[in-house]
Amino acid sequence: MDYNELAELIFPNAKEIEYYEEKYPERNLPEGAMVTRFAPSPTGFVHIGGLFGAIVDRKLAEQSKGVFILRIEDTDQKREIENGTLQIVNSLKDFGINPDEGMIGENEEKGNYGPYKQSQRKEIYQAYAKSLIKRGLAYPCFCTPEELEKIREKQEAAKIRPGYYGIWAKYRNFPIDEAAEKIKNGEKYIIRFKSQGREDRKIKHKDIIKGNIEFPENDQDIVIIKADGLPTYHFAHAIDDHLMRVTHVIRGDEWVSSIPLHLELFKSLGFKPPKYAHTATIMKDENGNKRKISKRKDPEAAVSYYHEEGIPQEAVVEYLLNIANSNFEPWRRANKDKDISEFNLELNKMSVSGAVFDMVKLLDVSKNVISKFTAEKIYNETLKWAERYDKELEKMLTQDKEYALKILNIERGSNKPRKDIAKWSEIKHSIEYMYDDNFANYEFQKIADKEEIKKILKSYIENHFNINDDKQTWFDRMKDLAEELGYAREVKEYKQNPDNYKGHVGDISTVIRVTLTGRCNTPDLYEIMQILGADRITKRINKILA
RNA sequence: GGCCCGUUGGUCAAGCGGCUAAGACGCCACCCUCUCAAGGUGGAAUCAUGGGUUCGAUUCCCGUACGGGUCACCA
Repeated sequence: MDYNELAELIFPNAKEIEYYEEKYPERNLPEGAMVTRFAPSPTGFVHIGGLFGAIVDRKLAEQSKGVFILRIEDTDQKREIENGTLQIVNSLKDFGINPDEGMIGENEEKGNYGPYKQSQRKEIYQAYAKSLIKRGLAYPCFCTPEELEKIREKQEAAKIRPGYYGIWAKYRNFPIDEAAEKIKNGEKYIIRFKSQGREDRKIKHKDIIKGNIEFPENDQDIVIIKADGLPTYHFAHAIDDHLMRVTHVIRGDEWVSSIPLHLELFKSLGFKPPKYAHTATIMKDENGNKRKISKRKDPEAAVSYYHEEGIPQEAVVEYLLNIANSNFEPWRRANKDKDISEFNLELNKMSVSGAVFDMVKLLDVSKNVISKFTAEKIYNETLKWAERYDKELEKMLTQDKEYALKILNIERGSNKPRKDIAKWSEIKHSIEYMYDDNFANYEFQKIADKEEIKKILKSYIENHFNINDDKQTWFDRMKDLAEELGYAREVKEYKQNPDNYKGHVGDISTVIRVTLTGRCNTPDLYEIMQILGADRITKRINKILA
């Protein structure tokens, strides 16, 4: 028996690889076009690091007029969750990321290089595995997990490099006839790659982000087809990225150590390897120590967290873009109204080492992002959020949309917009006093004397208030009131001669502010009063007077 | 432990042999101001460490320390 017959015995139905090479031809794209892909496993929510990578993939493809593919790596059926693909598709969509090719639903896909779910590409992997067997570059291995475990123990005891390689690779040079015999007898086996590498030789590789790296060649006979007939990541990566004609593989740097393996795989399969860009991991600061941000411990690791908190997706994207290329921030400052798509992302400007995720900074970015939104947009987004997470807020917003819009529009739309909202979950607190049902809490500050407060309010409502006053008049009359009661018209005057006055106009306005809003600090009081209207104002003042 | 990679203020970072070592977030102070947010001005705060190379090292080389990644029929 020879390699050919062995291959036929193992994969009798596999097609010739030429079939696939023809079926998935080179892409006809403009010079410099990048074909990128985001290839997550459907094992749960999308991780912030995954989103980070997807943003980079999406942008690079877009910028270069290339193709961005969403491929699902579901070769580990044990870890899979229900509707995992849909969840990924939707999460990405939430952040404005849509693939040009690949999965667009749990089972729907688009593009000519599919299927885009690895579990449906089984026959493709087997065809290539078969071709490798024929060429003596792959072989069946009959080791049981227990046996493998024993080998490893021996290696560890002897303090030598663990793994399935060289003399430890029990079935590497197993006679073909005996192997065939075992297979015919129904013995369980997997397919391993027959590495031609040598540990004492070095290979050099240039990573777009990490630069030049040198490591020993791979000499491990890794598993390429598992007992269930599905490929391992490494094998699938080589086949898929070749057949999908991916030009740039952008992935987390936990993969750098498999570069020697991957390069050897591409070589043995006769494929041209893609360019690699290994991105630094997003870290978390824990008591001064950096560690990889984790799904387990850190809620902010899941992109659903931002959704729940009501942090707009634009803010998250901008923050991540800033981590990717730190020149994004100056660009944004110089191009306040431009769309993100106009920013040119560069792989070689990405950081080599991992950045600590900075929530405070994200929130600052978010404040700026939201400050540029229209009241209408804020209304819609907040309502969408409230419908799901805050029924009370939803009620406030929907009982009178026009009223809500006016409130949300306070100090907005000018070239110096208000920047005090970082997430939708903060909206309730910032608008609730505008609603009678939610209006409460009085805490007068500097002027706390009840009689004095009444005096101020009484004179204000009787002599100095007219809802039709324009802003200047409104404020002048506030000053008149201050003067009338022995307070300075101007704060400066008061500061110069504090002994001549009981206080200043700011103290007066604070009494009115607290009376009308229950808060010491609010946005522009004139605008608030205009929106509240004369009725509410009178009612709220009378409530204190009573 | 082996193999890779990294280390500039609290955080994100610019820097690519010669600079008073940018900028942003945060912090502090002051200004503006009816309060707050914003804005303005200023401030504190950084090249892990020891050796080289060099007229000169944050920048180049080596060691040390620390941090990270990886060593699966998981991706």
